Amino acid sequence: MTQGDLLAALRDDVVAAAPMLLGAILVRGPMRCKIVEVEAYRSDDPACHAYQRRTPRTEVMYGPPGIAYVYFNYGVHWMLNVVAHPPGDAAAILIRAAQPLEGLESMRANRGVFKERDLLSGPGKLAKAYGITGEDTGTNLMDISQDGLHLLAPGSPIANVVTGARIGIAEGKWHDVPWRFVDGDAIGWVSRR
DNA sequence: ACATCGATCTACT
DNA sequence: GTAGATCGATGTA
Repeated sequence: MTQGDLLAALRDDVVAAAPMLLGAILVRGPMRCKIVEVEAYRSDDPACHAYQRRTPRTEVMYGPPGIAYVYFNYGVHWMLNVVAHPPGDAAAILIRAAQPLEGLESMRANRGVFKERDLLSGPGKLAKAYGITGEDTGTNLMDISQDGLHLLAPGSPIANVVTGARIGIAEGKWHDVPWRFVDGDAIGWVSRR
């Protein structure tokens, strides 16, 4: 899969593109990790921040695909999302967990914890390990020519994709939508089992 | 202006 | 397994 393939998928359909992010490499400075857990959010779904309202916070979600949308939650945590769908149609993919590959010492320094399994096993943890904040909103994650935060498309799709209900969504119709995608061969690195 | 609510994490039992 | 922390964005007035 090329960068172009992944970008095209992001523009086309957020639910189809989300599992294609599994196995992608998130790069920043010396740090590299393999994405193992993601969730899709679409504008017709109440759990989506861009549901029925366009606000300053979510403005970037209405732009082109492949751009970073970072928001602050619970007064404590930053969350990294990849914008999907064409301009005017808001959608995003939350990066929830990843397996550390390189630059573990930088991640440990940023996180203040040592255990490898605890470095990136949750959306807030991942953002903290990578030093991701609201200032990273707007970064073009698919542009590998820029030196900062970016994504490398996986060589080939993940063989064993496990789907399920998204985490932290209230019970109801939209809770049951299977828009959480996990790399079934990397279960040990996800946020919850 | 002010009250409410989280796409969570950590520490502690 | 679960309570508590913590604060920006949003909704209502």
